[in-house]
Amino acid sequence: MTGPAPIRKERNDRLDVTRPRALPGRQMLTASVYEAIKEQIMDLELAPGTRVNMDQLARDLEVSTTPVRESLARLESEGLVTRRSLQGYTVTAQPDWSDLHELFTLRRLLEPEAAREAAREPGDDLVSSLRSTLDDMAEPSSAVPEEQYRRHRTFVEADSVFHDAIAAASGNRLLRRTLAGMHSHVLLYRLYFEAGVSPERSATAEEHRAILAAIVDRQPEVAATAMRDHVERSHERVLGRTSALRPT
Amino acid sequence: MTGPAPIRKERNDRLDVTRPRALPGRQMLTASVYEAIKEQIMDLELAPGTRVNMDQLARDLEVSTTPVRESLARLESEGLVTRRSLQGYTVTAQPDWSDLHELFTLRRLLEPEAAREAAREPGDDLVSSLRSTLDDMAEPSSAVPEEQYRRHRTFVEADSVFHDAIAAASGNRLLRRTLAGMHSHVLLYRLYFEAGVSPERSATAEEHRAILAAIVDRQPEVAATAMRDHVERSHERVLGRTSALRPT
DNA sequence: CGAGGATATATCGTGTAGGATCGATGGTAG
DNA sequence: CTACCATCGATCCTACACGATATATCCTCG
Repeated sequence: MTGPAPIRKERNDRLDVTRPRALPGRQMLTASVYEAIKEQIMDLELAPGTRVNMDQLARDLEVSTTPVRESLARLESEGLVTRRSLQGYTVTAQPDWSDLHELFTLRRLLEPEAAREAAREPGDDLVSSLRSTLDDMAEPSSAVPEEQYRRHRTFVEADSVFHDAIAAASGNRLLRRTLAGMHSHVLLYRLYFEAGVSPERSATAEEHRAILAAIVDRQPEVAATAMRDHVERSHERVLGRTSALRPT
Repeated sequence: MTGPAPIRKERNDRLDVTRPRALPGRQMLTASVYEAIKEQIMDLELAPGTRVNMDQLARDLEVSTTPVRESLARLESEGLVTRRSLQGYTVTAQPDWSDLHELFTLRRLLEPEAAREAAREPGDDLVSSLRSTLDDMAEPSSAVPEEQYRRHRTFVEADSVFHDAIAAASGNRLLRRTLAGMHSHVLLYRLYFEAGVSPERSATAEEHRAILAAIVDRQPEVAATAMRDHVERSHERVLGRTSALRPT
């Protein structure tokens, strides 16, 4: 990796122009820090189980501790880190069989509804965005081992975008927020990465295609069923690939 | 109200005894502040739409701004407050028709599953705890208007405990956390309170009784159906009582 | 008299410093 | 070798400071 990747933008970026005022409201620093920490957790720079040093993080990101505190507080409420009374934060441990079961149970309950609603009147932007994720997931011809990392990453990213796009298109903001808050792609990415295996790209892409087809055809029930199948098969695939877990 | 109710516990509560050490880890100040703010939001001391002044809150609770910041960050990720770039925090506005629809859609998807799992092998503690909430919801003979407030409050509290107990008994921690994170009782309490009406206690209690009966009988599917009915009827009741909302 | 702009205040965002407390490591005495 | 104690490190909490911004007030001009 190329160092901790500081966030800090240059200080004197404010010109003498009276009012540049391009963006409506400048984005909060806390938001950047939040994304950066989530990134580090996803990339296993902050491995599961390790303790998170707030000051260290603040130094690395070249910000003060305040936005780090706020980000960690939010990450804790989302379950990515755990806080113990006077022991600081620790990255949530790798999910075990039970955790995965819970995660996929919720996804199986929620995502078909998202697909159903999204298929009622899908916008062109949704369809094109879903199509582009399918392109991103396309299997490259061959890759040297060091490229595996990036390929795996883009695959997970595309998968995440696919599901989030459908959730967004459902029109149900709470549903989308809830699904996003589970951070399933973060958990699964870490899990796959630790297990050293890649997900079955072709099967996933095939199921995504089926969902997309149902959405394009505006068949809500078909889309819901396809999504349910997809989530269930994903669950099975994850269990099959990470058999370091006891079934109850 | 009786003033802002400071949180601060006495400072010199540590005795000379070598190791009192009763509680494993003393509870974090942030946790108390979080609960206090949530309480104020629920009680409409912080009304929907009002801006939240961090310094003011810190002064009222007699703590510094840091735990207030952390609590607000968490509350924001849970949707109870909203943060805008340089405008501070605002209490999330009263839910409109669309928000309620989203909320009950998710509850309809999730809570039947919780009831189903809870009914598989319910513990005695679950049953007794559910029974006690039914007692708390029992209709008092009569009440002076100023008592209405407290009765309404205990009713909502009992309802919340009932649903959370089932979610907890489902064994699915993520499911429980997700349901709790919606803060539906906070939203509904505020909504009822503003509308100046009370929920239909008897109907709610009756449906709760049906759910409890199914759980006691260990009939998961019956429990799930009863829960689904309950959520759907609750939705209808809320819509009927707060018709300041347009259906799309 | 009304509208537009400039000033002023309160508040937010962020950063830094320091005191207090808890856990841990290492040394010393028995 | 074991038990106790002291120092050290880390973290939590608090307090304060500075720059930036939004809202409100007031003034000027048409």
